[in-house]
Amino acid sequence: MPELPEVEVMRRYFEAAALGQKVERLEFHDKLDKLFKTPREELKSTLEGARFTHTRRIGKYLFIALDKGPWLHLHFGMTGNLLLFRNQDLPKYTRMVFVLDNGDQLAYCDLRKFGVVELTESPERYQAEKKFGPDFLELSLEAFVKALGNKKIALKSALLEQKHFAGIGNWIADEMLFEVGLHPEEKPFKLNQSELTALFQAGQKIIQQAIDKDTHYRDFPEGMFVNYRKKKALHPLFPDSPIEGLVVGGRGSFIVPSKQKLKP
DNA sequence: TTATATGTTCGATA
DNA sequence: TTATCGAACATATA
Repeated sequence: MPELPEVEVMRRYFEAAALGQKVERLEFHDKLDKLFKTPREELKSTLEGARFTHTRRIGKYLFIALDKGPWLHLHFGMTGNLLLFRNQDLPKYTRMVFVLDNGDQLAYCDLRKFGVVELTESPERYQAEKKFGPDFLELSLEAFVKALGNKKIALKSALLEQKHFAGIGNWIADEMLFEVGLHPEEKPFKLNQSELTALFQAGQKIIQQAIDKDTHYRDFPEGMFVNYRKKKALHPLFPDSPIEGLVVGGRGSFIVPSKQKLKP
């Protein structure tokens, strides 16, 4: 579930569930070490006894401050999420559990294990190391235009890079392109100022709407492309142009062909 | 059985 | 050096 809005909703979930709580114990439930970029022993010795004080999100990266020492960084890959539980069986695909001092348990679950759990000195330091840009919600139009400016790669691939601005993922990129009527393989350098502006504003709007609805797709405004794109259902506004699937930059992509055409 | 999945990183190539 | 492309990662489901 994790693009910018999903991670923002997860951040709020984390705050409601665990802020101010102390970690009594950290449990691991995965044989692979892949997820844990910081060794388990170090995670354990740092987190056990520490209290969660505040959180910060940049794009799809979630950072959690402790009352002492480094920050905890969580990334959710393709299939990660957080789930609070108490006196129940371990949620499916649980890889790690924070046992909190109020008796609750917070599970980090991730089916495909593309996620990340690690300690880092600070969000700023991490951002500099990994070289990703500012959060898309904090981006100016000018910076957006400059970032896409002269790129020759597919427009959709450019939107998915985290380097210049962070948080756009596959469904949001498709949604933005649908909304402004651009083809995912369009070349960024061919866009004019008004197209770039429209794209930027569409992104801001889509993300805000998704957050407002807690990323429950069914509650999204009527006509949102995400609710049609994969079913290859007809979009109600385009009954004569069936949704078409293609692969762009290695990612499954969906368009309404009559609305999203390549420029000549 | 084969294709696909809401992400990132790494190696090869230009 | 920088930009771009494709494969790889691990697992489930249609």
